[in-house]
Amino acid sequence: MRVGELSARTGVSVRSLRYYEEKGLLSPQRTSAGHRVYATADETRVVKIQNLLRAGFCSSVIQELLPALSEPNRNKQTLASSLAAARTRLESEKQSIEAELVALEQLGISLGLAPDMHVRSEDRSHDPTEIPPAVTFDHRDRRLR
DNA sequence: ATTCTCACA
DNA sequence: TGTGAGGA
Repeated sequence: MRVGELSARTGVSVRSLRYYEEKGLLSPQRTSAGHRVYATADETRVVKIQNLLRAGFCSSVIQELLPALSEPNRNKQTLASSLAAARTRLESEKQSIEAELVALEQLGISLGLAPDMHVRSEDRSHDPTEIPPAVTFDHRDRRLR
């Protein structure tokens, strides 16, 4: 099958499928015209890639984990250590985030504001035309921009 | 109609 | 990762 079909069958964008190849996660064959040809096995492979991506693994680690994921019995040890490492990393990030929350609370208190009771901002019921400041959040480095 | 590569107000 | 250009 070609990229369009694989995309339809996995729900992953064509853009992402080509990106996965660029990162060495997929190695489809090519037609004489240069069009990518995927094996039916790539369908399950893409699902695995997505699961790993959602767990926060980078493409290089995923590349190492994919083969082990095929035979989870034989590589149970490798997978276990990888998951443990991922858990440690996430716990570390969690600590950083909590530190930021503390700093944020302190900042608010120093400014004479009551401790933020979290999630809100839907208080613009007064002026529907009022557009909220376009503050974005970068999930990569977790920084407000 | 699909896919390909390249590049980015 | 999206999007559009220019070509096959």
